[in-house]
Amino acid sequence: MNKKQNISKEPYKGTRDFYPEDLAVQNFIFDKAGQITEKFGYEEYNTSVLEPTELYKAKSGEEIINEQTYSFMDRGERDVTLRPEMTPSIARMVAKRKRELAYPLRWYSIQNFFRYERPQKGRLREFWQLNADIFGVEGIEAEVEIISLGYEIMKSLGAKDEDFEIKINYSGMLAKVLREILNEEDEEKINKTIKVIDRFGKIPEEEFNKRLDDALGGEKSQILKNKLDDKDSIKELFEKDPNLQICKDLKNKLETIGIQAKIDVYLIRGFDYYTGIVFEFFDTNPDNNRSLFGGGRYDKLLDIFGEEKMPAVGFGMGDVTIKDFLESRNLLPQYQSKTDLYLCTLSSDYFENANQLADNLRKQGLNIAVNYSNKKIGDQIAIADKKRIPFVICIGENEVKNNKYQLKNLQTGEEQEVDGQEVVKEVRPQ
RNA sequence: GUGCCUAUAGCUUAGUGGUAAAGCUCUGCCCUGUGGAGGCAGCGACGAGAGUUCAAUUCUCUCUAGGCACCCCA
Repeated sequence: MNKKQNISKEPYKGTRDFYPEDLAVQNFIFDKAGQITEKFGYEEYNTSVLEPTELYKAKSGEEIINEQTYSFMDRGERDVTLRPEMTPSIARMVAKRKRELAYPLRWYSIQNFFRYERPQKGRLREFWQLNADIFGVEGIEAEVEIISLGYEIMKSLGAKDEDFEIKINYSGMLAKVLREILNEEDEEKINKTIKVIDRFGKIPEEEFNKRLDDALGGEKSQILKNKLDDKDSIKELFEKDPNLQICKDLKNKLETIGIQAKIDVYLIRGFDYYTGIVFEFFDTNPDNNRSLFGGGRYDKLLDIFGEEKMPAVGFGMGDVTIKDFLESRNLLPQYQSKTDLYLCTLSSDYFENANQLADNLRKQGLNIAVNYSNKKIGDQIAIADKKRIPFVICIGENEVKNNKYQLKNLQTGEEQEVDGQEVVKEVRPQ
């Protein structure tokens, strides 16, 4: 038709628009999660979405590692990154006021993060995450608390025990065992091997073998394969590791408060700043057997600020995977407007009367929207229904004359006559 | 970054080598102070570019966008 170039209506790649019904879902998730977190005594904090890039470079100790960040130069030639995670930022905040904060310190935040990745199921470029961290507790109590916090959040969202499982591990055990089995000191090879082992069962066997050969070379890869088949002897190796006892201890302590956790010595978290227990919550749905969220202990992260080590345990729970989880379990509530009552007007002559009533009812605590459209009354009711507003009152000659209103419940279709003072208790019964 | 799949109206889909159908939505009308129903009418689309062809929405290629998997996953 015309050559006019239209700007795309799509949101930027990997980000989402939150229409009211979408935001309602988001709020449902994080209102629940935030309430539970506060029940555990966590205080909310925040930081800027912008951080100096060096914060993330320093953490890994390698310059090139963060290919997946939104980084750019600002107008003053500063290297800036949109935060891809919260942990370095909270570590910075804690490090800065280390001596004046009161420990154990329990902080949480619900914020958005950016990662420059190819979007796919469960992963977008912008996501929202609840982060909860406890600082200053060396003992296993911190892990118990953080994991039970995650557990209680899941329950508060309506998940049942059988909907998810909790896996725990102690960071570094597998590497130690591999070094022993393979008589291999090359850290890089060990790390590569661990990543391949992590794919076991998720990729075809042939591909698995190929990658293992790739990581280790044919000979050692064969040794490892034989070992992996010999469950008992490999188990023995893990049993020798004192850190396994810590896992068992944690598992037992969780059990006493009714939380089942599985020790999985093959569980790994992507990054290696974890110094102790790591854990992940998994969806048990066979069609969506993915990690929902996880965390662990990171006692040495304050190093990068030149501070001494500080015991810290935390986790991050993202909206994308949780929303998929709740959707697949049918746990998301039906959208309902926060507006309590819609005032329909028979004609523009009654706008003023409707506004007076609205003003009166708002002062009594109700959320009221008034129609100014001059549409037919039936259409106005249809609009209220479409917005999922639960009640309507039509304002016309009769109402103005008698000061009585027909309050209509759009869910039941029932109507009753009320006066202006009775509306509140009908719309929001105590 | 690599691979595979997809692209038709605001949404969900149908269909064809001769420019396209339906449902929902939307707009208007009928009706109209109990109406959110029904009836009628209407708006509105083949992602972009190139090639093959008399003719391309349809076949081919490129691009773009989206989905999924890999990589990675702090």
